[in-house]
Amino acid sequence: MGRSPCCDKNGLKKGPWTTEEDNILINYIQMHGPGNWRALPKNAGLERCGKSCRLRWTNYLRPDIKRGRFSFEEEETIIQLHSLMGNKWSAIAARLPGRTDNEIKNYWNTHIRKRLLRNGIDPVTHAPRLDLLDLSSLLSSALCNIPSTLNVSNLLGTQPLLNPQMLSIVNTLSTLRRENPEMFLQYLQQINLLCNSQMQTQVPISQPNQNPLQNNQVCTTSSDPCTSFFNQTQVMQSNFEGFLSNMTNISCLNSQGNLIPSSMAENFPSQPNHMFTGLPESSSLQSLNNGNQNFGFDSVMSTPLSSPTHLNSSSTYINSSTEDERESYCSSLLKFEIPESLDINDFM
DNA sequence: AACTTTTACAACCGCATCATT
DNA sequence: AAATGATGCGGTTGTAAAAGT
Repeated sequence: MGRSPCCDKNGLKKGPWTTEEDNILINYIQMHGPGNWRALPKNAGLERCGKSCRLRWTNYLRPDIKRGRFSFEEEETIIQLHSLMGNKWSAIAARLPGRTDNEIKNYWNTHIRKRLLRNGIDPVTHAPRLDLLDLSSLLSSALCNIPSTLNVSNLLGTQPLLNPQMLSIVNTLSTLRRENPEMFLQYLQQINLLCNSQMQTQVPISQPNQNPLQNNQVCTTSSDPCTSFFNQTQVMQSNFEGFLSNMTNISCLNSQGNLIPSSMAENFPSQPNHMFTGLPESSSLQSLNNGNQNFGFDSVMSTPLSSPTHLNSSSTYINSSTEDERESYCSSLLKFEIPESLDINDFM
């Protein structure tokens, strides 16, 4: 079925509304109430499209609209609702009295979305972007004082950054270092031997600083450099699998396939993934760097402890807070699902 | 001070859905 | 049931103001 345009566009004014137009619209609606938008411009004497009038009223002129900065509570609500509903701005707006869907949408796109991205959070899924983590740093920090001959970057080589097995190994090594230093040293020796022997016999490794995200190139022929790189990747994959196999000899897998030391297996009951909240009291993410300059969590998550104070729902300082403070607080609101195998405490 | 770039947000557009005839 | 109208919604654009050079 064909649809006629909502209004005759010929001769109708567009663009920003003038104060005079606003007054005409307000006066008219005060007298007749909102609604019947198509007829409204003509009846009110406005050279505007009815749709434009409705938008101007609902998004700007309505007396119950709250203007000014979003409060911490509002921001928190938006983020939480968005994680549940997605871009259902009108539904989100319904939960925020005085705020319009348009305003929330704009605020999301210009503030919250960017902030989440800066903090390593995917604004669509609300999940931490672990692909931004530097696993090399993770492993280095876990090993801490490893022999200088063990090149962690080489070990990681071309592995995808978000490799659950590697995360498991990081956790395993961290746990071992804490629980069984003797065994930890034996591990290191094995790793070292394994790495040295395999690195000597295989093709050169990719540059440690190579951005793994750039590796996802499309290969179109079998003779291009990309293919060569891919072959190296396969070699590294076999190295890595061999490494994993060696590791597994003295480890076992938990119910979810995560690698844990056999001596500690009984301490890992089957349980759902931890819902990790970065609230100040519960996590102290800031201490991740304690005694460890390598670890790079700070680069992807701001520190909840740096927020001005714990949230006080009745506080009034909110509107005068800085963007940084909001950013800090914002990240503390987000819940991260951390793989069971990766114990954040191990990196503190 | 002048110019350029970035940011913030009001407004527009097209489509979907619901209501009415 | 089909056609049409009214309204709502979400993505996108335009532009003024602010920030940077």
